[in-house]
Amino acid sequence: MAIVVQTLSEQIYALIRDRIISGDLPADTAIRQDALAAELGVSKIPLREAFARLEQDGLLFYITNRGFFVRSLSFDEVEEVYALRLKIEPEAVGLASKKATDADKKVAHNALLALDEAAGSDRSKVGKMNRNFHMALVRPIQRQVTIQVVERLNLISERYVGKHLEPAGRDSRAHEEHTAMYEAWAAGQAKVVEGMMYDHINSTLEDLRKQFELEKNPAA
Amino acid sequence: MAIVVQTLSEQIYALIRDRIISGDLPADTAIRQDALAAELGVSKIPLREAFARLEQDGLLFYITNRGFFVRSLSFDEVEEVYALRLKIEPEAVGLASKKATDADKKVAHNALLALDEAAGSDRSKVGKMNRNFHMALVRPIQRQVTIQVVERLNLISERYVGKHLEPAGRDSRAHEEHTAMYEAWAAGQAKVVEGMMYDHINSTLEDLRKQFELEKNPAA
DNA sequence: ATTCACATATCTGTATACAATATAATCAGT
DNA sequence: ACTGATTATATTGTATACAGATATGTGAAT
Repeated sequence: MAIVVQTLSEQIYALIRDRIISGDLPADTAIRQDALAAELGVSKIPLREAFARLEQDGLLFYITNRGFFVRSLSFDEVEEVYALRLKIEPEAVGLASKKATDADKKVAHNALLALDEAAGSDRSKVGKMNRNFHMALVRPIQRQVTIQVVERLNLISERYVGKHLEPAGRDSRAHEEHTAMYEAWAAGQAKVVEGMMYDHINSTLEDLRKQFELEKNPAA
Repeated sequence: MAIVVQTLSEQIYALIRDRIISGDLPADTAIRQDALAAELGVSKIPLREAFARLEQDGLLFYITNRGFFVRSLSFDEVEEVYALRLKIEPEAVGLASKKATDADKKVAHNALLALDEAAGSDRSKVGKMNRNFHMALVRPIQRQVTIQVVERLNLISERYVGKHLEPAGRDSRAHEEHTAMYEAWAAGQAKVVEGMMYDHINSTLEDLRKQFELEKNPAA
């Protein structure tokens, strides 16, 4: 078990990030610094550092002297973020499949197992486990900027998937797609996994489009 | 003249960012917080917020209990960042050209003039003016995440261009490319400007590749 | 040369104070 | 009752002082 030393600032960052993604914090409302600091039992310094990071991540926005606000969701952002993901992530995963070591493959496999496990038990963790799996496929690319960009896009995506897409038939399809992708990826079949990842992301986008359409024009 | 209220944290962020980009701060050396705070006459609170933002921007990296370090330059990062820009920026500029209002066009035109002006007088500002121009072409797309990603990639690019590419013949070619791009963009010729932007970014990448090659194998 | 102990520098975080700004509440005048 | 001005309150943004933890440097002893 690797011991990772984390500062309070980093822990708070991850915690608030999860709250934003899970929809725990309401959008377009200022996050009260003193209140949150008191709740977490920390001072303002690490809290504001976390806020600054989250603003850079596109999860918060900031108005001078008024504070940090959770960014609201919009269908336009879905289109935007998925367009970016489709441009970047499939190729990144393909390249990563060529560089992945046995250790990398083990990490990805474990992430896949954890995702399946979460899908069967703790649904609240599915989003995070899904992101972990996707990132495990990307990380071996060893391009820091690409990894950071893809992670950011996945984080934003997660807000929409968690809010709008209920499991239903999605789970079994996603499970099959993930498994197939992992197999191709672990085998170093770059072009194959690239195509699969494109379809995978695209099908989630299609689901989101349908869902937004439904919510706009609810069936009688 | 629009009055923009900026916090110290934001000003410091921009200031340190410029120092990193200009190569003023040495890479792989911890930035001494107390020293920098004293020099700027501020406390560490806004300073650390700025650092946190810059880390998220990929300009600094962080080691727990040791502090923030300027990320070192590498040719791999050039390839990575330009690969991402080529995937994203041309299409973004093309889309933006379809949405640009007259006000947007005025902003872009002014940015172009400022860039030419800087090229003739204050060379140290060329990088920033170049980025301003590029961003002016992108902003009308009105996609926040895309804008942020493109800006980040441009910031990183700027470090390399400023360090490795001396003007020489570049200036006049860049000037012509910029002018032609602006014309096509302002005319709403999305596909044309998209192609031009691709070539423009690509030619800078080629210049960087040549330069790196030269620095590795200096001519006798 | 390695190791250990110790001193020092630096980082991380707390608590507190305070000025500037934003928000809410109050009140006066129509 | 409404509007606008005034005051009060809450919140943000920053500074300062301080403490604990970690990292770095130095010198002695082996």
